[in-house]
Parts: sequence; structure tokens; C-alpha cells
Amino acid sequence: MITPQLRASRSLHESVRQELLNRIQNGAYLPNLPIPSTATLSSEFGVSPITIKRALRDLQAIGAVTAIAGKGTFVKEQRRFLIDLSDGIAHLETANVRLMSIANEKISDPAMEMFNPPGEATLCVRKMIFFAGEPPLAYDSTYLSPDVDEAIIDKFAARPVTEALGRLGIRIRNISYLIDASTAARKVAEIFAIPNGYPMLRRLYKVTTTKKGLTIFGILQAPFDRLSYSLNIQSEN
Amino acid sequence: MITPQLRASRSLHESVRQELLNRIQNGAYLPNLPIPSTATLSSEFGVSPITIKRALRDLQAIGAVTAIAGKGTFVKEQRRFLIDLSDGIAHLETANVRLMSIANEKISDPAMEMFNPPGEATLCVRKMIFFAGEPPLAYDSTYLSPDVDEAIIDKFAARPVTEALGRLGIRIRNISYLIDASTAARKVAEIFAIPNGYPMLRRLYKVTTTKKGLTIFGILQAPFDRLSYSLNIQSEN
DNA sequence: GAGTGGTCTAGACCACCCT
DNA sequence: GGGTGGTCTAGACCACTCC
Repeated sequence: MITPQLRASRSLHESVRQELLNRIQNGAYLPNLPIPSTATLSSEFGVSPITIKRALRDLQAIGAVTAIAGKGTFVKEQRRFLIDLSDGIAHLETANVRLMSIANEKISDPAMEMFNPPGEATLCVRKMIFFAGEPPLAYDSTYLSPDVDEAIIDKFAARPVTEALGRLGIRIRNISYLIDASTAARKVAEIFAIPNGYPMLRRLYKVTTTKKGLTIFGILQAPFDRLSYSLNIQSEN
Repeated sequence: MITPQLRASRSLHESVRQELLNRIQNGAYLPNLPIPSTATLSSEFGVSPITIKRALRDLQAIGAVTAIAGKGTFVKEQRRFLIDLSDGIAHLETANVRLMSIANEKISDPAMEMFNPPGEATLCVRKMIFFAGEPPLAYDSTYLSPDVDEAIIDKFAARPVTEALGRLGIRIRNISYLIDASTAARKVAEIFAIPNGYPMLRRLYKVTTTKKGLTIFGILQAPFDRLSYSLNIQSEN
């Protein structure tokens, strides 16, 4: 029921959304289990099914539930992965990688311009990063100079960036990061099974190495509710 | 018009959204100016006004437009502020601050637990950070030990955290950051005039100082499309 | 075949802004 | 008063899943 204090001058769909969110946070609705159907909720709350749908869609947008047509609406389990950037290395040693594509491509993301990327086409290696038995964690697009050795490309296709460099015995000279949030592109949204436009936490990077001519650009992005970054800075002296 | 290649198996409201987004990116619709009304677009595209509204609401969710009831729907100007964290200091010297509230409060955000915050109530100073002539940039909640001097509280009420410490002549020993994205709470959404649940880029911090007993916790959050962080890491040797 | 969520439409009412 | 976006409803159709 929508009680007056829940209502509190909000619109109906907002009140419904809040009540459903309360139930999720109370544990009345459990993770990975379906909540009652639209029709059931409609009669329980005494509001139109459309209003229920509206509330559910907003709950999807904030990452609280996932709706699967024909099955039901499920409470999302909240688990964030933490990456520590204090030493510049994003530790992903135990992560699995699935290669998605390798293609010649220009770097087009406007946020990338900060790193003064090459204007010519680069070799773009796209891959998914995940842990066994878990939904995909991140999607990485690595841009390499088109004339790099095939052995190097293979390593980048199979490992996260810093792990690939480690295996190749290439030393890092400098890393620049840009962390921002941006909405998911259509293709990325499909991969993660999230609504189009879902916010992604992104880490754009430029890695310069001691190997002559080897500078790596890239973007690692993850659904905003799956990842966070930590950073520790000691003051000098 | 919704051309077949724009349609491309998408749902109607997705096609409409994409077409409107194209027009914004092409410059056909200009920043800070209203786009045609729902009714106009409805007849132009030959779809129901409801479908137009759906597309517009999704465009609001991704930060492309702002709708103002009674006035129209306006193209949002995209301007991101960049904060460099390389030296641990978030440079906000020229920013203005508006104090929102000072209250006794417990730290309740679950993401904060990483810093092992005190369980007791703290003094919470909430403020808005903005640049003259611009929409608000960020919202900061600083948690101080309840027994700090009033002079210190005043400085934190009037300046961003690191600027306040600088003015007070207090040295920083260590800073820990946690960067994540989370959805806006109701109150924050009102302050920024963004839809409820809008994604915010957050930086949680714990600052330890050389002044005995003075450890500062806090959360600085900004609409995801207004802020980004950069970080540069030199390799040793 | 029954139940699920997703889409699209039609129509009504409201609060708000501007002139 | 006429235009705007926001809300809520009713009803229909579809694709999908599960039994």
C-alpha cells in the first residue's frame, strides 16, 4: 500500500518506486529472485499497470532490478569490484578475458583528445573482462600502433593491459588516466545486458613504455554499479 | 522522418531518440535553446506524443536535454570540469562555495565503510561548489569529529577541503580516495535540478593530518556529465 | 496456453510559463 | 488563454518463457 507518508507529495510512480526499493533494501524481495509481476503489483498497490511499469523501468535505470521479458523482474545482486590505482597498476591478474574483435579503427572518443592520440587509424583490440561464474565486469578497447608485432597483439588480446605488458617484459614509463562516467553505447549495452544509455564508469588510459614507439591508448568501461577505484596518496616527508 | 536505416530493428522510441540525438550532435538543435515541442515532434515524426515523451525522458536520463514544465525542452550544454588528482590535491581554488547545512549526523553510506569511519555521530558540513555564472558543479559532505574548534568548522564551511586545510596551516599526512558512480539521492537531485536517480560521479575521501585527532571524511559528488578526474603516474627509476 | 515484460496508442487532467 | 511538459489511466498487440 502507498501510505500517506510514503506519498509525501511525490508522484505516484515515484512512491511506488520508493516502496519497491524499500522492500529490496529490507530484504522483503531477495537478490536473484523475481519480484511479483506487474499485474500483481498493480492490484496490490491499486494503481494502473502502466504506473507499475514506469516505476520498474526507473528501477532498472538505477541498477536495482533487471527485467527479462517472458520471465519476470529480478532483484539485482549488488557487488562492486574495487581496483586500486595507487601504484598505477590495475590489478586484474585473476580475471578472464574474452576477445571480442580486432579491427583497424580511429580513436574517436572526444574525451580521449586529452591524451593527444594519433590521428591515423590504429589497431583496436576489444575484449570483455570477467571473473569465472560472474556477470561480465568490464569492456576494454585497447588502441595500438598498427605496426606492432603480432606476438604483442596476441598478448593484448588475451590479457588485461598491464598483465600483457608484464608477460612481454615491457616496462612502463608513465601512465595517464582519465576517469569519468558516460552512458553506454548500443553495442556495449547489449554485451552487458543493460538498458541503452546505462551509465558506465570509464577509465581512459595512455601508457608509455620503454619499448621504442610502443604507446598504448585505451578505454576500460564497466557498468557504474560494478566497479570503483581506490587511490592512496602519501604526503612527501 | 524515421528512415528505415535509422529504424534498424530498433523500437520506435529508440529510433526517435537516436534521431533527436543526431540533430543535437549535428548542431541542428543548439545548446541552451528549446527543441520543438512534443506536439510538433509528434506530427513531424508521425508517432504518438507518448512515444515522443518517452524518447525525451530517456534523453534527459542520459543528460542530453533538460525539460522545464511550461517552458520547453532545452539542449544541455556539455562542459566537463577536470580535476587532477596526481598530487592528491583536488584544485578548486577559484571555486565558490555555498554552505547548505551543518548538522550532527552519522556516516551512513555503505561505500564509506572502506575507510573505517567512526561509528559515533560526526559533524557534517554540507556545501555546494560552483563557479561564478555556471550551474552548480558539485556537492560536498564533509564529516568532522564533533569536538573540533569552531574556527576550523568555519573554514570548512567556506572552502573546499584542501583549501580549508591550507588556510588553516594544517599539513596533510595521507589521503585515501574511492571513486565510484552512484545514483543521486532525492535531495541532491533537487539541488542540481536533475531527475531523481541521475548518476553522480563520486569521490569519497579520508584525509589524515599532522594535527592530532583531525581526520576528515567526506564525499564529493557531481552529476556524471559535469566532472572527470585525471591522474598521472610516473614509474620509479 | 497462460503468464511475463515491452511497445504503442488514445485521451484526459494538471501545474506551470508566457503574453 | 494557449502553449508547454508531467502524470495517470485504459486497452491492445507482440515476443518471449515455461509448463
